[in-house]
Amino acid sequence: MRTHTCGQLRATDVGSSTTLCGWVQNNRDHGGVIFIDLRDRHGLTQVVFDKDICGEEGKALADKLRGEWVVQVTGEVRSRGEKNANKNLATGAIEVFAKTLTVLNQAQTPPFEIDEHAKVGEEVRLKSRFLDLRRPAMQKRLIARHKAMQSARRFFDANGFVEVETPALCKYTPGGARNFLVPSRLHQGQFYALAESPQLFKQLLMVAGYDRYVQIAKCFRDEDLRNDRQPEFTQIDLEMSFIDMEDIMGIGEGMARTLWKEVLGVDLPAPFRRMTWTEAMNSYGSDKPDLRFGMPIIDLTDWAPTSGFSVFQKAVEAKGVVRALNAKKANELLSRRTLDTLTEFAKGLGAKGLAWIKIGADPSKAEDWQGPAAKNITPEARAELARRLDVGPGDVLFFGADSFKGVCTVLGAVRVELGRNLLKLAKWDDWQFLWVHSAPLYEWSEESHSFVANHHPFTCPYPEHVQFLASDPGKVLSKSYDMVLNGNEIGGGSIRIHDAATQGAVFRALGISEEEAQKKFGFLLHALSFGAPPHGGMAFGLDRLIMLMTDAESIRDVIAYPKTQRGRDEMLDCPTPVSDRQLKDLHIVTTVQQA
RNA sequence: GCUCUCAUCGUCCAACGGCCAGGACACCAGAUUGUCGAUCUGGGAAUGCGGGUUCGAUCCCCGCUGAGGGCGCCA
Repeated sequence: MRTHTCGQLRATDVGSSTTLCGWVQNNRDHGGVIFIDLRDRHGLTQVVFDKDICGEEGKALADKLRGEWVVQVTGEVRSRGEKNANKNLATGAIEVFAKTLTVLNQAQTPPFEIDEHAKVGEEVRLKSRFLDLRRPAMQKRLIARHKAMQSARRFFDANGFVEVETPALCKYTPGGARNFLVPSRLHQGQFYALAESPQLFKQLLMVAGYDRYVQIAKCFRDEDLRNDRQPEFTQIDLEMSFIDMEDIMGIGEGMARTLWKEVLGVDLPAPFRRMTWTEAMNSYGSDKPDLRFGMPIIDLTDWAPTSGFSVFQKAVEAKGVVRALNAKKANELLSRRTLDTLTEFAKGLGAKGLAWIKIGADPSKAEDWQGPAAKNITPEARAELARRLDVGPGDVLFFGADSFKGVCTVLGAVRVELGRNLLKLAKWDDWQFLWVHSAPLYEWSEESHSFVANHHPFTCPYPEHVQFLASDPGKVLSKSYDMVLNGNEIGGGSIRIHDAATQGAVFRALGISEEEAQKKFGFLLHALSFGAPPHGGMAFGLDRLIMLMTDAESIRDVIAYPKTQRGRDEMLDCPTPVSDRQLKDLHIVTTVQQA
């Protein structure tokens, strides 16, 4: 139907005949001559209708064209000349003088403009996603996603990985993310679960001897949604045998470097920076620190009792911590009003308040220390504080006094809010990659008053920490690693346990009995007893990777058909109720009265 | 489960509790031979739903629905 795309013709094609197909982007009627911008995903080409060439009939038909009509145009490629060339268009050196015009399909006026410049709300875009996907910005992101997937597959193939598909329909496993359940028609009252990840299948592939496995896998989690979380998302999932942490981190880095090179044309430095989980939490209040700016968090717990400020003193007496960060030279940028907003922000995260001090021109003068915490601090404590926080003229200090976890949450979030939004210290394409490794194997759960697995119960502890499993589980660190980019966890994994003795000790520390372990994970334990090789792996969040690579505002902008925050598909308008007949076939009764 | 923000023409925004709810783009009609986010003239087009306060509500209050951000959750 066409000889060229709308992004293809150049000055060298002048004089030749061409047939183009596409959507009418724009219609400029000058009376004697009509210009049409014809669009497809490859670009725009200007088509000219002149009655001397297309005839009175052709011109009359061109006059009827409206936005988004689908047309086929045959004509002659002519040079626009120096004066009329459009330098903003790849095809701007030429234009097509139409001889014949065929309307392939008419179109209703779209609910929003298919235009790069138009600002359109997301709800409207999602309702007519097929129109939204016509826009160049969305096409650019989906094509980047395609390139990244191809690039990743080539990388893993070249490194000896085998891509194996694993089931989406699998077994409900307790713990971890909530599963979507799928009722079985053939087995009354029984359910499959949609896979929240291929974790167990890939470990079994290692037992089966597949060495190096990779899969671009759909995963399903019935949890609440976020800016970077969808109920259905894609992982680049991998697992390797006869390796240790270094090997996996090497492959992970290699993949990231390949993607950035092949999709963005960017050379990433090697090797990536590394820090332990403990360092990350202590210095940045987060297990996924954004390193595009500094502002480290400084511990002041030993200073607090001498500070003279009772809020700090009481926090320490309650076995909490006192920490602070210094926003250098931020005084002018942070108005009193902004600081009030930031205080509300901190309260929203569970803080009782947010103590801050604005430093004036001369940090040695008491009157140049202003803010809710300033006047309570003794002169001696102030001098010590100035030394520890490297206080200079125009700085603004922020304090957190609470439990370790509470202070990390609040100061970690305040630091990011300052760096990204208030002080604008972060550029989207300043790629600060980082490995955060060796997280604690267990985390104390206030809810259940017991230790729970931080990652999953097959994560391997450091051999030298195994001795603490029974006596002091909180001290045990794991062979785990997360790849972090600009404050986002883009991938993570661990070395797995492959011997029964360690696995038993880990289960005991979690309070899982032999019997319970058999019931929940029997099939994996069974498989591990048949000669499981030492193995480990990781998984990347493909959607998040693409979101960061394309500077998208949310994960929804890199998914062709995403769900809203409440898990609805605005275009299909689902989920929906089903008929009584369907429910009957599935042996299901709902407790909800349908309208 | 909790919390915050938002909801006005097709779209994006505006409107001290009071005047015909205003503008831009889009759309429709007309004009126009070199535009390209064309231009000019004219036109049609809206306060999410349900209560309340008030002489009077787009505006204030309550509830609902929907969208978005966050906490919890996401081993």
